[in-house]
Amino acid sequence: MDKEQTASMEDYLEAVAILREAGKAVRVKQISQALGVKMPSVTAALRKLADEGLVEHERYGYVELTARGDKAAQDVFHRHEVLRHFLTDVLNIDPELAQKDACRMEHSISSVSLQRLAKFMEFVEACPQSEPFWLKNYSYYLEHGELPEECPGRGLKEDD
Amino acid sequence: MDKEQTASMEDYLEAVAILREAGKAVRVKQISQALGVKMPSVTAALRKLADEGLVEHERYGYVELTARGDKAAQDVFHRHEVLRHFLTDVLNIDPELAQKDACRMEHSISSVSLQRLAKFMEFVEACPQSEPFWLKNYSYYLEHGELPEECPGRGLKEDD
DNA sequence: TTATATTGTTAGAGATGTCTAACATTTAGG
DNA sequence: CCTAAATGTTAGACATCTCTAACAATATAA
Repeated sequence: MDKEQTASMEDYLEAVAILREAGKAVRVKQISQALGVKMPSVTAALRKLADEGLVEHERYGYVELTARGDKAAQDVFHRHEVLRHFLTDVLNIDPELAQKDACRMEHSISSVSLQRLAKFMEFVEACPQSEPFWLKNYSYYLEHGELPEECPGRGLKEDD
Repeated sequence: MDKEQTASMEDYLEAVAILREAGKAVRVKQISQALGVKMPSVTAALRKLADEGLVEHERYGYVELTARGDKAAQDVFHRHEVLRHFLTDVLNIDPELAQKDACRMEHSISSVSLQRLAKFMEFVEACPQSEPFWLKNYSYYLEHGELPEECPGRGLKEDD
């Protein structure tokens, strides 16, 4: 039903949703600044998205998402957030880089894989941090290059 | 030193490397079939890559990677493999989908994040499967929607 | 209210990467 | 050898997305 969007169009939708949620009135200039493109690029993108019924944009006026546009934008944003959390909370990536990487990877992960990753993150958050938690073992491994004492059977390789 | 490649050009480099390693003599037709594009697209791509000194391609002849081209191709392939393993071994994604997703995500992950992910996978493989391993807990969580008995402190949320 | 600054749009060019159609080369059979 | 099939290339069109330059509308403020 909903046409697949290109990475660029997804970026525009996401930017509108984020600006919207930040309470600002969404204008071409802001989208332009948020995405680091010039205003004519924004105008062109908005016309395209409007043609597909995803945004509403009256000339020289404000930009709004339609119900369908908002749904698409939220979907992109969800992908972004799951990826970002994985990068920061599990892989210990610097928040700024995680932000950038999530921005690019959000366009290439399939919905199935994303759902699995979301489940994985749920699991990570659900398993309490206070306990001898595998994530701590991973941190140790990252830092020291070998598994900590507590990791059972470390170093052994049995193949039966 | 080495110019950043687009996703398309990375795909061509990777395809040449893979065909090469499969022992086949690399020709335009095969790259075309491997990537699902028509032959003129391959010709154009090869000319571009040849201009940058990444491949050698004599008219109507075989295609070869230069040392630099091979390095670039191996780098892409490494990203592909790390991602694919993460998707299959950790997230339990179907191999075919993992293959496709890795094919697209390999172009958007940064080298830093990839390195971290590789470390993470090393950790996963190093921690033995025979023990009460967190990955098993994750599988249980995936299947049943809640943590298994052995997962300490499951369900509790303490914030101090 | 009228000049000016800000914001937005249109028009047109350029980069990338794909395709089809037509032409060229190489390979394989008769 | 010479023709036919397979393979490869060139030329040119098209889609996407970006930009600059020029023009238009709106908002600000004297």
